Amino acid sequence: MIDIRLLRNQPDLVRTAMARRGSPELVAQLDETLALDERAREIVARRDAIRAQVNDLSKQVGALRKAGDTEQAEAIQAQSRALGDEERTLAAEYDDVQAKVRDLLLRIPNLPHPDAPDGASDHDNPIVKGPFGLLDEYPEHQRVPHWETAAALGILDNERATKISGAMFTMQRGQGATLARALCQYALDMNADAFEEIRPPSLVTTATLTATGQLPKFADDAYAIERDDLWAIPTAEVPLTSLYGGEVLDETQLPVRMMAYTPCYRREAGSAGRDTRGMLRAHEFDKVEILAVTTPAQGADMLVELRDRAERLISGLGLPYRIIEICTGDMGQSHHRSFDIEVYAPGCDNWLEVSSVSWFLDYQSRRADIRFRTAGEKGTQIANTLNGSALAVPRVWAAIVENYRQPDGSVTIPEILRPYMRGATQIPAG
RNA sequence: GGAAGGGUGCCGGAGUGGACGAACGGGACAGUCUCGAAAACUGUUGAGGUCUUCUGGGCCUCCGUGGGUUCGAAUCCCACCCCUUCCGCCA
Repeated sequence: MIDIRLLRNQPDLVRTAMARRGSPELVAQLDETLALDERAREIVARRDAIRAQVNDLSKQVGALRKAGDTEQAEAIQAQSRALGDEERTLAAEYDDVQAKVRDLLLRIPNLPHPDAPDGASDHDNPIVKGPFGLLDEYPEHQRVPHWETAAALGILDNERATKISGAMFTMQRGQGATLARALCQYALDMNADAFEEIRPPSLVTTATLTATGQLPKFADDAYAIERDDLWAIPTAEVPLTSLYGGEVLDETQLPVRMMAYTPCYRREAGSAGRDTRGMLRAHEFDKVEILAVTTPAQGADMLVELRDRAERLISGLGLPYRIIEICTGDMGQSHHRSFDIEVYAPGCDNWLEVSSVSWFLDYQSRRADIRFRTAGEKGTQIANTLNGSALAVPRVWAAIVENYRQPDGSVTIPEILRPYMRGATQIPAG
C-alpha cells in the first residue's frame, strides 16, 4: 500500500498518479481515505489524552494504597473508572475508523514510475526491445498450433487432465512432461550464480496473500482452502515476498536475491472460456520466479538486472521475442514499473506473454512489513521488492513446440535444453 | 489428534497485580587508558503511532496473537497461533 503520509502531505501528487492509471473513481477514494484518516487521528488524540489521565490516576491509587489512604484511593478509582467508559467508546470508534482507512488504503494502487509510459490499455504498451529472431515469413510446418502437434506427438493429454480435475487443467506426458521439468531446471541453473534457490510452501495464510496485493481485492482469482484458512499461491512471488515479512534486515544484507520453482494456482475467474485449448491458460502451471529485496536506491538497477535475466533465458532458447513496457493504464495494482517479455508463437500466430518483471517500490514491503536498518542511523526504512518470472513453463513450452516443429511433425529440442532432456535432440513424430 | 512444558528487547535470561520499556549477563557502539590493540573502567544502545512553540520535547501503544477482569496487566482469566518433548498417525 502507499504511504498514508504521502497522501496526507502531497495529495495532489497521489491524485495525479491515480489519474495516470486512468481510474477517476480512485480520486474519490483518495478523498474518502483522507477524510477518514483525519477523523481517526482526531479520535486517537482524544483517546490517548484519556489514557494519559487514567495512567496518572492509577499511579496515584497505587501510591495512596501503599500509604494506607483507602478512602482517597477509592475516590480516585471511581474517577478513573468513569474515564474508562469514555476511553472504551473512543477506542472502539478509532478501531473502526482505522480499519476502514486500512481497507481503503489496501485497495489503492501503487504510484506509477515517472518514466512509465502513459496509456489506457494493453494496446498502448510500447515495444522497448526487439523483436528479435522473428522470421519475415513462417513456413507451413510451423503454422500448426501446439495443441495439434502435441496431440500428434502424444505429449499433451488435456482430455484426461479434465477428467481428473475439470476444465482448464493440463497434463503433459512423456517427453512433454520432461520438457516442462527441463525448462524449470534450466531457469534455476541460469540464475544460480546470484540467486538463492528456495522451495517455499505452496499454501499460505491470508496475511501472506494480503502482503503481495492479491487480497483483499482479488480474492476471486485465488483458490481458498477455507477449512484451514489457507490459499493456494498464484505465484512464488507470494511466499518469497513474505519470507522476510515482519523482519528488520541489515542494510548490508541487501539486495537479497531469491528464486523458486513452484506450481502456481489461478482460478482465472475473469477469463473462463478464453484460451481453453493447449497450454496457454490453466488453473495450475509451473513457474520459476526470481525476486529481490532491495533498498530504495537499488531498485532501479535491480529492475534492469531481473529483466536482463529473464531475457537471457528466452534468447537462450532461440525463441523470437520482444520486450514491451506496461503502460499506466495496464499496470497491475502493486506495480510501480513493469516490463513483459513476449514470445512469438507462429502456430497460434500470437505474441505470448511469457514473463513479467516488476518493481513494487515499498508497496508490498509496507504491507509485508519488510524493513532494513542502516548502521549508525536511528530507526528503520521500508525496503523495496521486485520480481520477475524467470520462466513460466506452459507458454514457453507451447512456443517451443510451435517454433521448433519440423516438416515431418517432430519437434527439435533447443540445444541448451538437451542436457536436461536426457540428451534427447528431438521429440520424434509417431 | 492426545499429554506435558514453553513463547519477554540484538542474544541469553529474570520478572505471578502498582514507579516495568522491563533486573542481570552477553553482544554492539562511543569514550578513558595505550605507540596501537587486548583487558579493565565509564557511558550509550528497541520499534511504531500521534501532537508539537521541532535539529528538541509531550503523549499513546507494543513482553506470541486476539479478547476479558481491574483504578492499574509482562504478571490473573478465556480463545487461538507457534515452538520443544513424549504418544498416536504417516510419505
